[in-house]
Amino acid sequence: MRSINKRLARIFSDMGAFYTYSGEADRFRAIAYEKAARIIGDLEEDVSNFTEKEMEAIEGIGHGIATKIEEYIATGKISKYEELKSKMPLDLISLLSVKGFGPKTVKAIQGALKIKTRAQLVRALKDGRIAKLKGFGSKKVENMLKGLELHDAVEKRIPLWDALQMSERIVKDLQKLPEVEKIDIAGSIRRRKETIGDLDILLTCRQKDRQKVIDHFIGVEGVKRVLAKGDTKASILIKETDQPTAKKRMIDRQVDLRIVEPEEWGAALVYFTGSKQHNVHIRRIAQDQGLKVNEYGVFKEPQNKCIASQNEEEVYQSLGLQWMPPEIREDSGEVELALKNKIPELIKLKDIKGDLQMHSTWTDGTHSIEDIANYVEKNHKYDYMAITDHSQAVRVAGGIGEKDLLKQINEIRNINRKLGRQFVKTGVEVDINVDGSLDCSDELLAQLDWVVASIHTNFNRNNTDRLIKACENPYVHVIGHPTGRLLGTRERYEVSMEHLIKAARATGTALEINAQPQRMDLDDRYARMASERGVKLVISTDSHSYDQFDFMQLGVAIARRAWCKKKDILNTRSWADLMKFYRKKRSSKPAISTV
DNA sequence: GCCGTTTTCGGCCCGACTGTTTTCAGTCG
Repeated sequence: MRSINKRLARIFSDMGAFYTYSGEADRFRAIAYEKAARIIGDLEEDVSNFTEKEMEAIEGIGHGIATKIEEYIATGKISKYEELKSKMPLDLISLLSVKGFGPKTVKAIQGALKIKTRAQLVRALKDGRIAKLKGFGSKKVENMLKGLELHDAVEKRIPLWDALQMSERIVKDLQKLPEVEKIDIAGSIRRRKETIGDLDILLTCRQKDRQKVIDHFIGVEGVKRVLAKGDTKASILIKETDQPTAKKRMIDRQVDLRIVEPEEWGAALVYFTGSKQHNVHIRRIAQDQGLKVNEYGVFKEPQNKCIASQNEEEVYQSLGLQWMPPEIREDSGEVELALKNKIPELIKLKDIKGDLQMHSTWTDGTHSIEDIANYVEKNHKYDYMAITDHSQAVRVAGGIGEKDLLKQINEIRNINRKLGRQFVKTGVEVDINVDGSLDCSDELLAQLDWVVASIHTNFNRNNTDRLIKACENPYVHVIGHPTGRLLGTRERYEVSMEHLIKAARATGTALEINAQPQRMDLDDRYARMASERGVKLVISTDSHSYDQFDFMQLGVAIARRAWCKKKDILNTRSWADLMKFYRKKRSSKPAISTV
């Protein structure tokens, strides 16, 4: 289990906050702890499998932190952390994540008024004591109170799909202005992170038109508050009502707009796409070469001559780097490969040849199989699609029994006859029972073109054995949404990804990247882990209605963030090649593995 | 705290906006 990594990441992140709070002298110590927290949190393997030496070999982990990890593994505690914690006003430190509350501010208040808790602080803000302090004033106090008020609403991250819809709406609105030249969505949306905090929009216009564009921006539909407004930059808080994934939950979002000159576009796009760690890394590389990178370009010291800025390729090239797709700009190895010109060619949406999980009116889908087939044929250039309605155990979704499935096979044959090609594949999303057996007989599964096996019940147990047993069934092509998580709603169930990946590889079973916005399951990290270990993946939309077929772009985005190439994804292959892959599985009768 | 093809000490990315200042500190991304 990776939970020890999570616990350690949490501790180091807290230690980072402690040191941030404690002041300028510890600033870089704080950064080091925050960096370590991120590294350990992202680590695929359990830290307890590492020796101290191996840990120190990881960039960003040195002797000090490795020793603390060892101490935690041995004793379940880190004495330095306990010591710091006992001395810190914890309640106040939690305020550092609130807008307007930095370490200096909190410390100044705490020092001057001997305040220990958040509640005392709020009182002091309201009764005017803080406004009287040196360096404070009524505006600052007002902003701090606003920060507190908005903190809960804005803190939650929203699913990528919702963020895409929101930002596209704003971009379209801004595009109505003839003054706007280039415009693009940057930030974590451009990197296609699975959840999004703020929305970042970048545009170019002529200098004289900036004010007009900014004025238009702060007046777009749904603006609740203007957080900042300058010559080249503005931030608004927007209230979004139409968030399908969030089920109409109203969530305020901060939207940042930045305006640059047309010739600065490439540098600005790099800068505002990030990630922060990626930017820091490329700036270090620039420094080593006597160069400086900012949002305006790459500059050669000492004359400060701009040597690149127009487009991203040029900016990266001027630093000796190959261009990198936004999805992998997370400082997780991409910069090192770009230096060697070895960035892989990632999978693209147009590589996808078919969709292999969807539901019809036979169970919980909205449309008949024939309608879906016609829709998909018309709107997506696929060579095949598989109908995978639920098996009978999934009662909430109206799962169907074997008799109905046989009838469905006949219906699909008739539809294909009408279409004049074998476009629609027969299939099922068969439920994996608690004991790992399947909710359909092998005899029936053998007659189907495509079998997805998924868990929909009894989440509250370790499901590793259950999923491995499903992999061992010779008729199972792919494990559907392998971790079962629902973003913001349901935690993933317990499963050892390492063991599942091993079993998937040994049995020739694929794992699914389920592209439903609230699933995105496998996520990018596990997808990368699986494909690096030779497991093939399938990207499916799990569509229940027409519009959901567009989710394929989300699945492809995860695969790209997972560094997947076309060859790693099975449904980039022709149907014949896909079947070749599985003939091996059915003929080899894989040995039963043990956990 | 981490790190090192000049360094085991002395660096550690860079600029916009706000509010409180009379020239800049704090916060943010």
